[in-house]
Amino acid sequence: MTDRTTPTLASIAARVGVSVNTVSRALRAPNTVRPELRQKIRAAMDELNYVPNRLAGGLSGTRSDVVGVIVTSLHHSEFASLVDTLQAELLAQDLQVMLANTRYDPDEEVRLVRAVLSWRPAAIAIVGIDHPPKAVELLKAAGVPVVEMWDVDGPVIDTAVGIDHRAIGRAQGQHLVERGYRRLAFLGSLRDNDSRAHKRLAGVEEATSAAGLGHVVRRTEPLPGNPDLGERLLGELIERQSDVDAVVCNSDVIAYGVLRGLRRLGRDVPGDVGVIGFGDSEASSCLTPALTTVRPDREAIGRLAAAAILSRIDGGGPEIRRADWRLMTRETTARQSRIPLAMAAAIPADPLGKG
Amino acid sequence: MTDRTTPTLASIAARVGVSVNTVSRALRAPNTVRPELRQKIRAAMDELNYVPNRLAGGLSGTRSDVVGVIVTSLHHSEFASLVDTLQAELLAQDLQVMLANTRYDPDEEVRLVRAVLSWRPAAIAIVGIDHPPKAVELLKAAGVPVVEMWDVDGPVIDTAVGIDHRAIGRAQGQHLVERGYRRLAFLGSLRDNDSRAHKRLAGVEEATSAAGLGHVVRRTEPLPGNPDLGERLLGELIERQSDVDAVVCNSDVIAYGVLRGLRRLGRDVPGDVGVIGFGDSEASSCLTPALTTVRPDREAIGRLAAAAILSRIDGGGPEIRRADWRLMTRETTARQSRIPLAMAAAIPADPLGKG
DNA sequence: GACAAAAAAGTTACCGATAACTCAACGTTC
DNA sequence: GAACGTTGAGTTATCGGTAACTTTTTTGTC
Repeated sequence: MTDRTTPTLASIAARVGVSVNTVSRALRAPNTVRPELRQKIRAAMDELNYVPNRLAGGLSGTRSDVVGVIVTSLHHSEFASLVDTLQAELLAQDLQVMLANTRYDPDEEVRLVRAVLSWRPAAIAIVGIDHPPKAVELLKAAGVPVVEMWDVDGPVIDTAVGIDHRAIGRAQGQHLVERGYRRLAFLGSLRDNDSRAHKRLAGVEEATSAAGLGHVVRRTEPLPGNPDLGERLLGELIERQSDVDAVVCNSDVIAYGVLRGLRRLGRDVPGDVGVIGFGDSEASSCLTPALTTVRPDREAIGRLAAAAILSRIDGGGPEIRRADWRLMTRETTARQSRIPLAMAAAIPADPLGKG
Repeated sequence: MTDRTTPTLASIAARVGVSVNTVSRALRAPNTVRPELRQKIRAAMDELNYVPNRLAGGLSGTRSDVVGVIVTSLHHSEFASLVDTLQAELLAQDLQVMLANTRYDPDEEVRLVRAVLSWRPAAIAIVGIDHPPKAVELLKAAGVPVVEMWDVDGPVIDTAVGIDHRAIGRAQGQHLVERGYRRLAFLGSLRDNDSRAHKRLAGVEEATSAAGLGHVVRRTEPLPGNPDLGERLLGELIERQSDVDAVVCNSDVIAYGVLRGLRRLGRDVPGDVGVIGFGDSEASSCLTPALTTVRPDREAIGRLAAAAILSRIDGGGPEIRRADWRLMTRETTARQSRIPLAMAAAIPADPLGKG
């Protein structure tokens, strides 16, 4: 636009009349440069709108100040706020976030792992612990600290920070059983490679079978979750299994659509049907009836992940940390129990997710 | 982890027994290398888990394949889905997204513009058209295509894609006036440097003054928007101005809290008070009563922004494009009009946002 | 004022890729 | 079979910094 040449350290050096290295030092090790000279260098940089070239810096220097963050989704999801927290924490340590979004596509994941590694990041944070084999191989071979987020149960590459999804599923199932619901269904967006959701589902089944109830009916699709999908899946479910009396939704947005659908069908919530979500999105407490759901401590996950990254960069060892979560009991499951509590008591409870 | 040295082109070359350059060519210009040799090179790369070093590549080569994306927020916001769309579109063209989040902090914005420029990106996409002077200076001096998103009305650096926020405000105000609401309030999270929100507010005032109504009462805070803030601001508003009969919320999540608050206060919506939001978040159609709001065509903004970036990288000229938006008339403003429509007709309407 | 120690600035060798240039081998064509 | 174009591969310079090493200047002490 303005000059055809972007200013470099050399331009600054020439302008001030010192060597390139002195200019570099004025940035890297300011106290090795005479204050008045440093002042002149700063002024020249400001005047020329100098922006250091990290490509060169990174290639030459040993350290990197980028952290690659790989998420499975950003749209309508937990991960936006996770990335937000993570970025704020890392930025405070002068680490830059490079974000990539796989959109739940395993091939894309391999491609993005490669792309992110090609920037020689100081560390990588990635959602989930189930990755395509090639992605794991690349991550291991790169010798970069890897922090897996959101899930911790299973084989981990290096370090993991997350919540116990199976325990959450158990809590969801147990809660419904305690409230007297008997015929449970699981509804929502579900991808094969979303092992977190599969674990929650397994937890729900664990709870129902512990209570001696039948199978959990499923109605899922590998599409992005939103209310319309929720309402459609509910319609399809009711059509073939009209005696369902409780719906476990894989996310709150799905639950919103389910509630809308039930209202249209004239079913009373929580009287006829109970509904429980996952995520505690902001609207959930504002619905009528307010949605019972599970709130993972998102901020804690972000903070713990950032702390783990910093610790690993700093030479700390691998670790596994669990964040808390909470069952937010609200109105959509507020039915009086009709079964003796003794039965429900058989189900293992784990309200704090300490697994 | 495994080897202490990350493989480089030289490692591959040594292993296959060719020169470094041949290996480079096998990647950059495959058809200048004998197929069988190419095969061997590929095999070696795969075996050693070679990942090219973009720091080196970018420094040496002339082109860059990163696009910097700077947003003001990710948490509870439009921008998560904008980034999502943008990334999907750019990835299809082999462009990598580097994300930065200013959290509405102008100093942070300058710092992040600098940080992003230091990666020598092929282009920069940034939310808004109001930036700190230093940020504008840096962007202009860098000679990089800059695409400003979300807002288009005002001085633009280079290229902009967005919606007409003032027209949206007018439509919100006009709609409330038409439905017979007379004492309007504006509520929500509002930062000084969120010029989009200020434009919408100005639009609302334009509509009310055209209808001969009094000033729009404001109750705002520079905090992240969420339902709790909405409910609190509503409480404070009612306390000192109990005759307000319509609330324009700066975002849907604020509106959720306002609706919850009105319910607790025993005010009927839309009978006693009308509520309108902005954003059309997913829950909005699932609330009871369902929230009237404005839906910007987010996907279009993402697509247009990506197209603009590609066009600019490709040598196309700067341009300004507007995306559509729609007033989603639902139940929270479903009051019968009590004023002659003639009055309301005086207000300029612009339902398609073509400005 | 001489000398050693400390501080400040300059020199030089890379980091890992790419592009321009050069060179060798191999078919063609007349 | 000599001249020539093609194709495939090697050489070399370079991108913009940084770090290690060296040299010069300043400072402090006796």
